[in-house]
Amino acid sequence: MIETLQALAEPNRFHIVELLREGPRPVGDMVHRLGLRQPQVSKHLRVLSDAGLVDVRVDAQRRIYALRPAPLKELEVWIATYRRIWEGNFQRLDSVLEGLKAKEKKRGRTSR
Amino acid sequence: MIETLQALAEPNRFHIVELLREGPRPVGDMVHRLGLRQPQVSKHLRVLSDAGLVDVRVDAQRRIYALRPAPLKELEVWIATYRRIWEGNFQRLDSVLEGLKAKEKKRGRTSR
DNA sequence: AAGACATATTCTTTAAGGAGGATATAAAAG
DNA sequence: CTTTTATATCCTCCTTAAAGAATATGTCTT
Repeated sequence: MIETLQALAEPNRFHIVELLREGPRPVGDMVHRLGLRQPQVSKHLRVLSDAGLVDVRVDAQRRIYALRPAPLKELEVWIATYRRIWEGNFQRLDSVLEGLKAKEKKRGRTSR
Repeated sequence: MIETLQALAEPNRFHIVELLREGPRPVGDMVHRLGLRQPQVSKHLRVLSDAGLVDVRVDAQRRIYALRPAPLKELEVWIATYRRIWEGNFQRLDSVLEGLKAKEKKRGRTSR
């Protein structure tokens, strides 16, 4: 999960993922589209690959990279667990705060 | 979007967000739970705040931090656009590859 | 076999960001 | 007004990671 986020957090890698959304692509193609140099692209692809975000298929001299859905799926599931936060108004804030500091006696006003 | 990912990609910040899922909390509370020191927590909260992931509310000397749904929502929407990738099998790979290199004449076998 | 092409890897340099520690600010309590 | 509590900010150090350049590997073409 963290690894997925770290991989996506780099702008160039994010861009690569966006490119791959259209379909699998060889490295050279991405080099042209991204305006990066080949070694950089290969390196970023390595990170994405280690994070399980992409898959390689060898086609003669070239390597065809494709997106792997699993990590993105996992990320989506994680975010979905937050949905209750913006759907149910869970703002039972006061009870939480009261519980935190048991030593505080009264002091009725919340603000100052 | 990138900023959201960068903010979440740091393990401690990710942890903070997880904590805040249970509800708003003052800094000191997180300091205890995370086992980090107060300046670090404040610094991470700063990053999260700049990314729009959290919101502050002043209560006397303490600051109550709460999650802000917007960025997570946005992230979820982004990921959702990828769903067609793992739902529809978009693997019209061959057409893509053929289109890429127009100079390649024939060479019928795909693999090697 | 020789040369061209596609990609990966290694090494070095450099910049970003996190940790530690000290300190500043502001409000509350006595 | 002095002290304590809560939090933010500043500065330095150190680690991580990205960029650049050169080179290695492997495959195709002729």
